Amino acid sequence: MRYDAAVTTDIEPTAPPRLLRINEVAADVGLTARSIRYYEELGLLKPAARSEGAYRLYDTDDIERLRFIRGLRDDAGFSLAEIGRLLEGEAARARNRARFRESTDHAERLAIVTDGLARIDDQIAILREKEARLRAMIVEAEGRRRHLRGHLADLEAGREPAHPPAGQRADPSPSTGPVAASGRRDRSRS
Amino acid sequence: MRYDAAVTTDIEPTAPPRLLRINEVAADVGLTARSIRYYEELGLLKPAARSEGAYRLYDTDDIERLRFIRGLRDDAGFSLAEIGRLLEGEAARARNRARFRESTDHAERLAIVTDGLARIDDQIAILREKEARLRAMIVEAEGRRRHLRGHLADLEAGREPAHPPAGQRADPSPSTGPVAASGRRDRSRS
DNA sequence: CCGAACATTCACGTGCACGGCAAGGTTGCG
DNA sequence: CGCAACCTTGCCGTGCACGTGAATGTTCGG
Repeated sequence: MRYDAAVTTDIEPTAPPRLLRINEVAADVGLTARSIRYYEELGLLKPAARSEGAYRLYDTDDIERLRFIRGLRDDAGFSLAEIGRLLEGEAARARNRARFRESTDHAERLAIVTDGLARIDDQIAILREKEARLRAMIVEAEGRRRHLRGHLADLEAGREPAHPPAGQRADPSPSTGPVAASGRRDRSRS
Repeated sequence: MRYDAAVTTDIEPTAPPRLLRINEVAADVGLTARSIRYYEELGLLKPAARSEGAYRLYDTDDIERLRFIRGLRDDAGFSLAEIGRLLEGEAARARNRARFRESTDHAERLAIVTDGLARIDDQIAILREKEARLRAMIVEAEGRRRHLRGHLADLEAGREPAHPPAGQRADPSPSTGPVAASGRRDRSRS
């Protein structure tokens, strides 16, 4: 039941600016209409247009931005407030594009682009920072894995568990360590 | 007097197992006591001990785990539910450590360690997955930056802006400032 | 032109992740 | 022993990020 399929039979060199309604975008980017409206309420984006009857209409650029927002939320784990701050640059960039097109002053154009560049650099820096933190956690986890792997090797070689797993102390062994648990003290398992 | 020191050893080369109370750990790892209790309520951790008067007492291992939790929350952006799932492995690992110590069956020990290894591998995989997503976002942003940088070079060389910035036409649609409803109340923390 | 499907704006409800307070018990130092 | 400082378990409140109607308006194929 796609009624909107038949558009112009014309072959236009420029793609027609297909505007989508909220639920279409929602399905497209994997959000709910409610969320999208909420994001708008927070000032994270504004639909490219409104229909005559005030329906929100989104263009591909909006969809792009929504995907970005979703990524920041799901992949990067930012709060919407943080995303808002990150997107300030985005919004400014959009405005700058308009100003850019309207401007003919070379110096101003240059300034606008330079500014945009700086904003993007900021975004990238923030993302990189987050990535570094994540990376650190991964490295730590890998360390634990390595430790355990060594332990496993010891076991396979029939050696003693010289090191207790992880950082736990719980080692009331004498100082001049004779091996504690070599004997067979039955406790619960056999 | 604490009853925990049943040590009976004359000189201890290993540091005594200092157990900390909730606010000490809180300050230490950068959480609130409330949060820590909440995490316990969710089953994310259990204090190593309780004092005679039911005070929660944490050992270095607990602190380690709390740091991990905080990292997963802040750095990786996981929900506490997700963290809970990730830490299922952790909890099981802790139980396994006890079982391990009590076990003398070589095969069982080996199985326990192998299991723990698999669990950690899962954790690492999940973290790596998240990192990859983040990385993808960064790459995308870098692409945009590169694009803009090329643009800038064009401008500096006095060339024409052959390519319009980024993906799509942003319909100017100036004038009209219907203002809509942009609630800008930004309550942020952290 | 009509009706089903979709949209709009309130407005209240919900789950998560705590914050904060009350009423009382515990620790530990002097 | 006294007492301040710290802790305990409730329990209600709060901000965020939406979910879920309700009442109403808009699109569009038939």
